[in-house]
This record gives sequence, structure tokens and C-alpha cells, in this order.
Amino acid sequence: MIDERKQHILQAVIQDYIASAEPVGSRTLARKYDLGVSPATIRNEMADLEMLGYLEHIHTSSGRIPSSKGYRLYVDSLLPVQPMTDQEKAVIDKWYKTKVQRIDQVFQETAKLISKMTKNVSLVLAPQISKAAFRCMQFLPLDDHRVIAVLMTDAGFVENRIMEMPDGSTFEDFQRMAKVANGHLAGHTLEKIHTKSLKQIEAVIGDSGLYNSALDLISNALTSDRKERLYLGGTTELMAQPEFHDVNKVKEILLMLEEDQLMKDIIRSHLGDGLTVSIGQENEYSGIKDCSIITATYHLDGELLGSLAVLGPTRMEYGRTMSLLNYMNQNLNEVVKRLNW
Amino acid sequence: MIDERKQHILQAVIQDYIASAEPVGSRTLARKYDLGVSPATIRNEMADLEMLGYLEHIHTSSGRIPSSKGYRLYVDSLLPVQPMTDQEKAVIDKWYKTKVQRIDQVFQETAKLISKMTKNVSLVLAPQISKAAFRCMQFLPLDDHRVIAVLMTDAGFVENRIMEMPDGSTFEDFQRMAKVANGHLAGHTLEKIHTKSLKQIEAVIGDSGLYNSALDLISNALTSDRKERLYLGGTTELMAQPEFHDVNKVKEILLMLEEDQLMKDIIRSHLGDGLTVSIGQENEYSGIKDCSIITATYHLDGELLGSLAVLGPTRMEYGRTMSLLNYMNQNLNEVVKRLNW
DNA sequence: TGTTAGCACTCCACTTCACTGAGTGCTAAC
DNA sequence: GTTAGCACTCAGTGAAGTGGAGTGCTAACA
Repeated sequence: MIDERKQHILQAVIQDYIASAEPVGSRTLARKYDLGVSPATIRNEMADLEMLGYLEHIHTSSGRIPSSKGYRLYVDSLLPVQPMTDQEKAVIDKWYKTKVQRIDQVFQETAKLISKMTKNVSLVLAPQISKAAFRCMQFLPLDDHRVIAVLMTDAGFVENRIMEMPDGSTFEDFQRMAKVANGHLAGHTLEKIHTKSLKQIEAVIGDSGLYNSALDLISNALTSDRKERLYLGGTTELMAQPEFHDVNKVKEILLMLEEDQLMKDIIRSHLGDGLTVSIGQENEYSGIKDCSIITATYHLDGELLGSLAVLGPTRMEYGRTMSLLNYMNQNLNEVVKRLNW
Repeated sequence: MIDERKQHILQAVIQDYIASAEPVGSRTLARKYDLGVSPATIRNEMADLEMLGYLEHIHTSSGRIPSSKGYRLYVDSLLPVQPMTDQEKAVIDKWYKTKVQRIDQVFQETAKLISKMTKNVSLVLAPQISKAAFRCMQFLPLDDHRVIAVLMTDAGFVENRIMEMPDGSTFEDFQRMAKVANGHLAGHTLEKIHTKSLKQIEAVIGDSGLYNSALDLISNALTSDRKERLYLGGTTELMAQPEFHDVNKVKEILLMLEEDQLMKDIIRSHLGDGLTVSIGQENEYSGIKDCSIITATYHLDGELLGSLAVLGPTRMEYGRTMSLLNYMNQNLNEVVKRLNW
């Protein structure tokens, strides 16, 4: 374990680098921070820290920058507590009191708020719709051979989808089905419907051939690709960061962010209890080797529902971001609980 | 009017500049294009064209670049016909045959397709939902004092919105209202409902106090800010263009694109019959003085429904883009007609 | 009279060079 | 163990020089 003075120096280097985005030299450090030793001593210590892998060197005569390992130690043990200011909390609280017009706005606006306050990209993974309790469904006729299925969960999430009607079926069949489904399935989570109440419904409906093919359609449509929605925020904030002053880098990361599935996988792979920080090289996906991701998860009754994440350069204000994410997470948790998702 | 040789030279300059993004010199022109005259003559002609305002000069000894006026002449009279290749058409046709899961995907994917094929930003303005024929509505109870209104148009557009219930009203009131509304309003466009059938409904419902406040809510909710939706595509394509190699420029334009209302206004101000091209300085909004916008509008029964647009640097492949936009427009027009929007 | 060759000139882009400043590593003295 | 001193490194900057692509002008040519 490295001694206390080294820790102080490492902490100072990282804080300075986070603030300035410039490699940090021994003289600067001695001047700005009250370390009580001369630049020469700091130089020696920094050389040691480099040997140990906590700092890096671009070239012989430039200051040090933190390595992933350095950030890791910083985040794990050296992070100064940075609670949110009352003002910041007020901004957030105020937003959560305004009324939304659709449930998904909660998530979209949460993403915007996070990115605005952290100046980084934010990602919000909404709860899987299949975890929500089924409230009711309805079919609306679109044309001769297509209907639109509209489904609502207890939380107020409304999903609609165009469905082809199986040959020989009529719109009335669908209506009948909806009626039975609404009677029998209300309150069950979508993911459990398949295994649970289907038998009952089958018994009631009788006409099982049509029924089966239609039900397949429904369950496919409603639990397929879009089961968790990803809301993005702050893709333009990114460009204010000096590490993204190169258009190609920006393009690369924006293209990555557009790939819904990839981003979901990345977030999911990082999830843990509470806040998780994944720093630079620690990331498995090579496109973000010089980025860090902080994730937070929200639960209901112990079950994981969704998560929030901030993606930014490794040179990130970890303390502030973590506090913020934590606070937003609590808020979102409450909203979800209130909606009885 | 400028003579034919000048026109040829202007055309060559513009085509070369569009292809290379580099100022065009007389020698290059003489070498690449079969103009039948020497560089010196071309120089003289180019000097004239500059005098007339069709070309510009960055500095004394660099080639010419087209001015907005130059592009304007090019677009209006010199544009070589550039029909789409069968291959391109095939790509588009193929896409329009695939099935969509929700109606709004038609517009979203149209935007994507346009931007992919033009390497520029595309904007698709979907028809105002208020122009669509009302199919049916339904209320779903969210909690004690809120309901979710779900509305569907004949075209299959589904819109949902959370509504506060007025004091003293019950969910049953809303259901009753929906029933009456569904009976009386089906087939009417939303924008005409207000003035047309309300009296009838009022007579049927009777309880006019509650009814009025609720109806206000509904019509507000359904015809308010989101009445036309804007779908964006290709914001990352932008970054491949040399004129956007500067992060600040990219940021500026992305921020602009994020402002829904502004973009709608810009598009709307450019609309005309058929294809409209607005070039560089001709644009009123200062943020896009070095961009061009091409718009196309689609109609139903002579009424304007929505529009497509491509936004890119003035150095744009006008011919190709216009053909493409035209073709996409036809497709979209057909889709809308088929949906009987 | 229109076209062209020739030439002087301009200016960007690139390279080279020297210089500066911030930084390091090492050594010797404290 | 700490520090002062010193030689050294290297990015960044600015000045000077060069080459190349281009222009404008003039004079000769058809």
C-alpha cells in the first residue's frame, strides 16, 4: 500500500488534471496545493507513483496524468465527499414536481437533466415493460387485415403496435380476446402472463387454433426488441470536453451511442449494487477505453428495474457525478414506486 | 444573361467544387473538363464571373468557389439531370415493403434512409395529427385523479397523454364521454371537431359543466405542441463533410437541430410547391448561412400534409439529392394516401 | 477582336530552425 | 530523508525560407 504522502500527491494530481485537462507538473503541484514539500520531493514521489502504475507520462518532459489504476484508487479511497448543493437539489426537485404528459417523459427528462448537470452523456434505461403489471389492452382496427394493439401497464406506460391478423380471424375475435385477457390478466406482470393464466383464457375462449396464433403475435409484439427503452441525453455536451475536440472521435462515439443494443449491453454488463464506476481501460468495449461510465440501479421490492448511467471522459468529476446520480436515482426510484410499476 | 461559355465554366467550377471541396483553378478546369479553351481564357472568364457575383475568391491566388448566387443559377438552369439509379430505387422500394410496427416508424425510417443516401441531415415533418380523421379514443385509469387518454386516428397514429381529472368527476364520466365521442366524431378530422359536432355531443351528455372542462382538456392535450412531429436523421453523417471538421460548428448545428420548434419554423418558411431549394445566404436564419436546405412537400387531396427536407453544406449534390427527395416524397405520399390519413 | 502564351506576382502550406518554458531525472549537499 | 542545482528533454511558437497553385496583365497571334 502506498503511504499517505503519496496518496495526497496522487489526489492532488488527479484533482488538478480533472480541473485543467493538462498534464500536471511538480512545480504546479507545489505551488497550488499545500503539500509541505518541495517540487523535487514531489518529483521523486511522482516517479514512484509512475513505477507503481498510478500515473503516466506522455513524454519525458511533460507532467503526469493519471492512469486508469490511478483513477481507480482515487475513486475507491481518495474521493473527497462532494455532496450536492441545495441549489442543485432544488433544480432537480423542482423538475420532479412538474407534471408530465406521458410516462416516458419522466425518463427522457431525467436523462436531459443529468446530462445538463454533469456536462456528459447520460443514459437512462427504463424498466422493462414486461416487468410491469398488465393493466389492460385494446385492439383498434386499422384496415382489413391489420389491427393496432394498444397495451397499458399499471404504471401508465402505453405501447402500441401494428399486428397482421391471421387468416380467417375477424376483428371481433380480437375484441373478444381483449375482453377475456383484460378480465384474467389484470395485475399480473407481463413476463409471467405466458406461464400463468394462459390456460384459463384458453378454456374460456375455446377456439384455440385462432387463439394461439393470435396470442403468439401479441406476446411477441409486446415483449420483443423494445422491451427496455434507452433514453439518451447530452450528446452535444460531450463536445465541450477538450478530449472530444476531434470530430472523428465525436463521430465514433455518437455512432456508438446510436446503437441501442450495444449501449444496453454495455450498461448491463456494468451493473452492480448501488453505484458502479468503470474506468477507462477497465471497460471491455474498445470504443470507450478512454471513457468512464458510472451506473446506478433502481429497484422495486428488491428486483432490479432499470438504471441510470453517465458516460464521459476518464477525466470526470467522479465525486459530483456520483452524488448526482445517486440523488437522481432516489428520485426515479420514488417515481417508479409511486407509479407502482 | 451570361453567355454559354461562361455557363459551361460556371457549371464546371461548381461540379468540381462539389466533388472536391477545394477551390477550383483555371488550369485544373482546363485539364479535367473539355472546355476547348486555354487556362488563360478560362481565367478571363472566371474573372468576369466573379465580377458578376457568381464566383468568389478567398484570397488573390487561390481558385474560385461558387457564391450563393452561383449555386442559385446552377440549380435553376445548369443542373444536369441526375435520375436515380435502379439500384438506389431498389433499396428504397425494398424498405417501403417491409412491415412497420408502429406508424411513426414510417417517418423515422424515411428520415434515416434519406440521410444515409445523401450523407446529410434529413428532416421529416409528419402530418399534423389534427388533420387526421378521428378513429376512436379511450381512457385508461392511471390513479385516483389521473387518466390516460389514448387516441387513434384512421391512419393508425396512436397518441397518449396523461390528464388530470377535474374535481368531482369520476372515471365513469370519462368513459361515458369516450363512448359518445366515439359515436359522434368518428371520421371527422380532429381540427374540425371543435366547431362541428360538439353541439351534438353536448346535447347527448347533458352534464355540460363537467363535460366542457373535460373536453377542453382533451382537445388541448391532443392538438397542442406536438401536433406535427419532426423526425431527424443523419446527424452523424454531417461530420463526414469537410466543412464540418470543426467541433464547434458541429456543436452549433446539432444544438440547432435539437430545437424542434426552430427547425419546424425553418422548414415551414421554405415550403413551396414541389421541390424548393434554399441556398446559403438566402436562408434567413443566421445559423445556416453556409448551408442549403432542400424541401419537398406531400399532399392529400390538394392539402399540404407534411414535408421532407435535407440540410447540408451549400456544397451539396443538388441534382442527386433533389431526385432522391422527390422519389421519397412520392413514396411517402402513397403511404399516407394508403393509410387514408 | 477574341484567344493564348508568357511572366511577374501573390499567398497558402509546408518545412526548417532557433528559442522558450515547463517539466524531468540525477547528483550532491544539507 | 529532503532539497537545491543542473543538465537534459520535448512540445509549442514564431520567423524565415521554399514550392506550388493560382491570378492578373500584357503582348503577340489568328
